[in-house]
Amino acid sequence: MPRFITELKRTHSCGQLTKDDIGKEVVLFGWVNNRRDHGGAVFIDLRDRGGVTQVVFEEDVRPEVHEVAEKLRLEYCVGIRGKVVSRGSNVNARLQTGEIEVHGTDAEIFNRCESTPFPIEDQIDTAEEKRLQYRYLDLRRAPLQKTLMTRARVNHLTRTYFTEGGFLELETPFMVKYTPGGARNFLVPSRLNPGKFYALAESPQLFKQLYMIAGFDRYFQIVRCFRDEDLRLDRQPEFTQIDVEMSFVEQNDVFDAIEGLVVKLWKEVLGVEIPRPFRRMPFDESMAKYGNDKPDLRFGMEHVLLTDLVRQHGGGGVPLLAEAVAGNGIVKAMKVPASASFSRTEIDKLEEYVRGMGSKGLARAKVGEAGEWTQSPFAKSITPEMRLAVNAATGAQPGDLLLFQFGKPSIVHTVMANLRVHLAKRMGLVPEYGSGGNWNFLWVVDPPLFEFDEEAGTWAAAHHAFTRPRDQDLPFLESDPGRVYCWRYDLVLNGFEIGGGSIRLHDPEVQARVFRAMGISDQDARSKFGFLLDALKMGAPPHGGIALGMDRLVMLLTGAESLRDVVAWPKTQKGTDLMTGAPGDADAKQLRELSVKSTVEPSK
RNA sequence: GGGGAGUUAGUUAAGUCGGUUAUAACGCCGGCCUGUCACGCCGGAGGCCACGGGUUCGAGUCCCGUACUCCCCGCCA
Repeated sequence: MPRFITELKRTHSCGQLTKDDIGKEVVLFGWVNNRRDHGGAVFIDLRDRGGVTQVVFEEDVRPEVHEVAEKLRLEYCVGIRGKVVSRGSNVNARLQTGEIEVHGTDAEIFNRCESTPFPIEDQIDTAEEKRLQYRYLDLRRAPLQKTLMTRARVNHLTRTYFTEGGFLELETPFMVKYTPGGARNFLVPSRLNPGKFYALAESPQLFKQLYMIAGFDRYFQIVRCFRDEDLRLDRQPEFTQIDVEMSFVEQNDVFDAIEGLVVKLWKEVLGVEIPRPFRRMPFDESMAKYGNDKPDLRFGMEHVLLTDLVRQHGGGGVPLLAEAVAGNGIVKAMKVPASASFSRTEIDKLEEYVRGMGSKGLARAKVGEAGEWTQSPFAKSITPEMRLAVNAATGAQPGDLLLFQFGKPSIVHTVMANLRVHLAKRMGLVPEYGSGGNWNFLWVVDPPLFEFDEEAGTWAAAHHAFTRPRDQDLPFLESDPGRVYCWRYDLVLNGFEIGGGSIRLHDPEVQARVFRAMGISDQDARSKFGFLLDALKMGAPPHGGIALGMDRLVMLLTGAESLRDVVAWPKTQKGTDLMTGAPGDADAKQLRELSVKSTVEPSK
């Protein structure tokens, strides 16, 4: 028999052959996806990343090859040679290559395979824990292969798009100096500098600005970022950004560049035309109607802010609402249409759900024929005027259900935002996962420059300290920081923040005022960001940029259920790698070299 | 740090009111089979019921704790 690999080179992939190839002699390499042994004939579905091809080995044609074929089992890695033959009318419509099959004339087993811990099939129910432990097997499955191939395509399209647009792909260091504020950094001890640490870059932010100051005009990078924060469905400790920075631009220029990329990706990957320009919504409107800055616009159920109404009605006969408003709290309501028909038990479950987010409860009211309220803690005491005003404000019709949250704004917004999405999924307005074919891109714009840090009692940068304030708000920097808005923007898709950026502060004088408003002394600013402050004084160009969450983009493009499904080697919610066992122990010698001492007793 | 869900053959699940030998499907092993493609037929192996305590005559089942996985809040400029 001829030797595969050295003498017989692969001629095709397993997803490639069509009836045009009938009569050709081919060599395929791959894995046994399925076998059907009929004694005198063995059918093998051979799989590689291109697809699946049926190979037949017949005893009375080549007995010695049939003998090899009989030994084949699932996931054996094999090479085969054979002739492409028409399947006539006996086509398999489920296979891309279903019109043909290969009659095997040679076969070699490269490697056998033990029983796999879970089936290598498209649809499996195996616990994710097991899949992560044997990730290399999970990645053999076609859905994950497709996802990673899409990811590779997004990488390629992005590079082409920006390169053709005159952007330079420039690199930035991962090991950087720790800068306070923002995400928690991973720290790397410096062996050569005992007691000192690098931080792993949470983003290339400062370096891409310095590229602008260095005169590179237009930069992009597909870059890994590191953040030591708790994980979520859409958050991994290391993730990839499509990072962009441009000189001599205003907000609209950045939007143009990014919309162009996004439209291209959706067109090339999904064949979907996304209309431009994308919708824009002020940050304040998003908070009021949706409770966060990443609204899912595929459905309605907007929040109604009742704070002023309650104030006008002097509490409207409801002491709890009066107290909330008096204590700087807010009151929000959401109308759930009668058609949703939630049972008492279901609403009680919703109450459990909101308590888990720090809410004290879930006040509700069922609206009757005459606008009266039942099943409501407010029903008895609320004044008729207030009740009618709430009905009018929310547009409540008989049979509708009103849900309320009141008190501390951050909790009210969070609870109502999550409740809105939760209910929409229960009501089938949006699928549990995936887009459902709706792509509601949105720019959330005009956020406040500062947010009040309730614990510290000071104003803190809502984004980073280098975002440019609106010119017309500059007079209020000192007198009323809360009403200073800025050139910051987030790109949102179906409830996910897929990008964010800003026009940067390039004026050293305004920069100094912003630091002062944040309670950061000149010395502090110098010690933390001295290099950037110096750079801004050296002819820094007006500039701005954005970073897109590449993993999230691919997750939404492919309809994946979590970020873990679009990251080849992801971490669990506790940040561990179930395959390698990372993070692991360091031995005493390593620690000594690094001048690091653990305060944790090693577990045995 | 807080709230919620889960953990039973290799995999996915069932397991009643606490009671004899813990079921099934798929996978695996052996045999038969030349047109299957969810191949079919016959036979077989496979279990520290996550871990540690407790209650009980008796625990997969009840109670407490721990670990791990997932979802959410906090956190993520």
